[in-house]
Amino acid sequence: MAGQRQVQRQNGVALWRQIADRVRTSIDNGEYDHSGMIPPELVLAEQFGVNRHTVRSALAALGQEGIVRAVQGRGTLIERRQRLNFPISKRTRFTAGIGGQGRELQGLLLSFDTEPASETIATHLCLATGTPVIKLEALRKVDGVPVSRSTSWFPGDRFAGIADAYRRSESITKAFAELGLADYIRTSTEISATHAEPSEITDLELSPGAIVLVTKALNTDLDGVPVQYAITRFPADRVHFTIEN
Amino acid sequence: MAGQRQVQRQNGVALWRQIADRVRTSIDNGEYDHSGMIPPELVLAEQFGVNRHTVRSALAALGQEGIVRAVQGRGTLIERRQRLNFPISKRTRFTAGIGGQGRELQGLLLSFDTEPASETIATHLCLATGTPVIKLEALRKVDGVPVSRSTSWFPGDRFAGIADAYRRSESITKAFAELGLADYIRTSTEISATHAEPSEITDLELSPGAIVLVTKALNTDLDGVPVQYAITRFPADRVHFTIEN
DNA sequence: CCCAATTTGTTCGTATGTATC
DNA sequence: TGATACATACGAACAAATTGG
Repeated sequence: MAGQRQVQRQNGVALWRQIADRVRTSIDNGEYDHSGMIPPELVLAEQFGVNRHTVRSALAALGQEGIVRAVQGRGTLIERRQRLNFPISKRTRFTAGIGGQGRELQGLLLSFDTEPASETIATHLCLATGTPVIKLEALRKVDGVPVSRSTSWFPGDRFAGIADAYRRSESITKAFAELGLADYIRTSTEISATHAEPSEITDLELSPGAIVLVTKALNTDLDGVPVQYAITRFPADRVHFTIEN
Repeated sequence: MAGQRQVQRQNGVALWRQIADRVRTSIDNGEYDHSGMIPPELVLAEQFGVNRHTVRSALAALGQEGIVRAVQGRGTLIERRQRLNFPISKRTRFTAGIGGQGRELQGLLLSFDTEPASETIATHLCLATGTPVIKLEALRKVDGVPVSRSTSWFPGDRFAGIADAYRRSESITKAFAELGLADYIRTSTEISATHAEPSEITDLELSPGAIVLVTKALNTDLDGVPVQYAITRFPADRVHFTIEN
């Protein structure tokens, strides 16, 4: 049975990292739930067909992420196992969607600026290229853990004070309401996945090589007029999406 | 400006692999479309803040994947760029969704079996644990390139001949129709992302460390009775999803 | 309280891979 | 093309902590 879960060598990804990724996935999938701890280092080494040192490197990385904690003589305990559910629908709201899961939310304004719309942004917001748009960068945390980093664009004339409103309310929905937009609709969402870039690793407090889920979303008012285009990055080991039809 | 896109060292992922991943993403995003080729090695080396040898290793890997082709004296040409769009809605259909993009589709039956429903599967299909279900493994290709690998479960009594019907028609929709189910609805979809496991690397023809998008989906008939639960894995550098509300 | 088994922690050494110059 | 520095991976051995008889 040994070697069944073997990892691959010399592919530019260190063995300890491949093992860390696999163990993290197993923890997320609840495969070790019965005991609350992961198998002994020697057992994992046997399963993956590597030396115990290599497994230890992997577990050290997971320990650094706060996912496991090793206790001498006992074993390696699972510290944190959380994958937030983020529902996507016509009424997609970050605060309401995550907040319902009994967590403490934060929405931090990282930066904002007014700039002329690029061709891409103008197309999405149905504006002429070069029209002033407000670009807003925000970081969201749940229970103190970063769960998303977004870059949003708003029509500049209509939502002039949105950055300030967002800073105070920490919610896009509330900021919109302050500016007279009582309701809006998620018109389309595109989902992809990629490796985290250095800036995301910093902002989202990820370990290098981590995976981010990327959404590109368009929100419109009830008349179908675009009010926000947003690109948001979620750490894939902390978040998943659900779509209910 | 140099160093803006810098990569990170000593994190279990070799620099050449990080660069290969980033360049592959850039190609997929069409960032080099104007010229049809990627920047010279020395320019990339400058951008990423690494030695030219390291860039060469990255491009060699991309060449091995058939994504770029280096021509002495000219530069490195983009050979293949494809990221399929997979729409998710109440009427999600693989064949119709991808087929509309003018591609050649294949649906290969890898294996099938009848087994007693596990607790998880029984819950999703609204059956009693242990009820016979049909488990069906399939691989889908577009223009000969693997784009998904799925494991599906069907209520055993109602869809006894589905494996055979799928083998002939290469389509779940057609197989359902053969068995008297004219229409069905995608009730819920869960989306997450993770690293590809060795078996997926083989089946989907991926390189190790690749990212897979994972969907867990429930299809029901028009009365809301579950007809299929499926876990499907898509290579993240070949596919993305869109949700229209 | 002691003992044995289990499990993590640490320290040698050696070989190979990665990256720069 | 070497030369150099560091990261990765393996192997063997031993130390320290925990558990259960």
